[in-house]
Amino acid sequence: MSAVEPRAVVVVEDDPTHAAHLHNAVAAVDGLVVDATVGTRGDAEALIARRRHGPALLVVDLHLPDGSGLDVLRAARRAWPTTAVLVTSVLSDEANVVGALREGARGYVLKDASRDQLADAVAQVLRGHAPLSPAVARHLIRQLQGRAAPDDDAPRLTPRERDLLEELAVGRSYAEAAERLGVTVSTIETHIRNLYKKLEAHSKTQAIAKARTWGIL
Amino acid sequence: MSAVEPRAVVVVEDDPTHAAHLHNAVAAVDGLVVDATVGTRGDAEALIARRRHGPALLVVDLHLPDGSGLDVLRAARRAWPTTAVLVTSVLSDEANVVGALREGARGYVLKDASRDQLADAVAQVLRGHAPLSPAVARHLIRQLQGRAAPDDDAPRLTPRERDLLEELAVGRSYAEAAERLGVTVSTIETHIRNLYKKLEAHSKTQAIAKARTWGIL
DNA sequence: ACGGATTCGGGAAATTTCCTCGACCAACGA
DNA sequence: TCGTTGGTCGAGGAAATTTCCCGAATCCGT
Repeated sequence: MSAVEPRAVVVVEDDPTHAAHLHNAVAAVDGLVVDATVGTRGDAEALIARRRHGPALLVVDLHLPDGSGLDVLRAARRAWPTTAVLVTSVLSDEANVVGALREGARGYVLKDASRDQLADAVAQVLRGHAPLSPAVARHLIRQLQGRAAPDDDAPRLTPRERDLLEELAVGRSYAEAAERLGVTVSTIETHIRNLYKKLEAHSKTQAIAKARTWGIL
Repeated sequence: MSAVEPRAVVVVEDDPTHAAHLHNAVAAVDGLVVDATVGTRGDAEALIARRRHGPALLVVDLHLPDGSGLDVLRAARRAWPTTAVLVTSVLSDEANVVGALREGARGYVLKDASRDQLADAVAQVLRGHAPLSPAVARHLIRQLQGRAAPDDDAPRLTPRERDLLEELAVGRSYAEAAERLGVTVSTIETHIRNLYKKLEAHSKTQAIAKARTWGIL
């Protein structure tokens, strides 16, 4: 049984103890091999700039001697879009958690995790899941519950304007929207201009983007 | 050492096998005792209406013979504001996950969890944390990022194309995007045309709309 | 009678879309 | 090493669409 192509893992961790801990966890997962370990933000960014092809998995610590792992995460996400990223950190404050997940981290586990828990997290991430430590998930849920409100001071649109906005949001042209709404293109243009005034926009895409931030759509 | 006052747990689960599984998990946590188990939404709501004081923890299955556990969750949150709720389910679709957490569930674990994992989840919830199964957390993160599900068969975009798509998605014109990306409008047009081919789109808004359905963006 | 919503048009300018072409560089295979 | 491919960058010209002026009609509710 020749082994299947082993999948590469890059580790960014300055503390040797935790780095070893991570190595153990990765080794416990079948078909994975750590092919690089760096301990600083600078080294990590150099590595990312140098490597054309990203590893299957990047494990990154948020607290690095010369900066934040968030920067490493950001750079990695740009250079290696298909690489999964697992964040490990002692930190579990809301800013870091939400920041990391917004930047595209797929998992976030705290450093008090056991070797087995870490190995499980690694495996889950590669399976497309999202392992989060319970203390981390708390912030995420809070975030979710806090954001339900369509803004009160949002511009009030007429029903017809809303119809049109929905047509445009799914990518239709004036002509297509006109046909679907049963009016002429001239009418569409009039509505559009009123819409732009209300949304302070100057193009279809801008109107759609602003409508999203206002909670309309 | 006289035992501290044991804390009560109520279980809502129709499947006897899983109910027993949950009982085992609860029993494995110190100081907990299951003091009621019901198997239907109706019985659960009756129990909630009858009991003045809620238990420390409510464990509820989402799939019940006579309705959704979401309704039980909602009723429990109203009647027992201080009771922690842990959801267990075979379901991990976005609507149920986001719905449950929005309604105030503090944890959400899938039914394929082992006894130890369940026991850990129970303990975490009572400790104020939020245990989420990795497949569940994935939806939550997506929600945070405001994105749809990333499809596997989505067109593969280059990093630069991604950059451009993001610029356009927030409503910027070619000229604005060109300036922000440090290239000329001609270059933007080239990228756009490649983007359109990949996304099978013929306009900015259509490209953005399609990118959203494909989970890019 | 008035304002607001909806409908329609002309004309002109700005932007976007499409086409073809060429260049450089990094990665990859023979 | 050489040739190929793919990503990024750039241009000119033509066509289509969108954006912005203007004005004007109908309907509806207050």
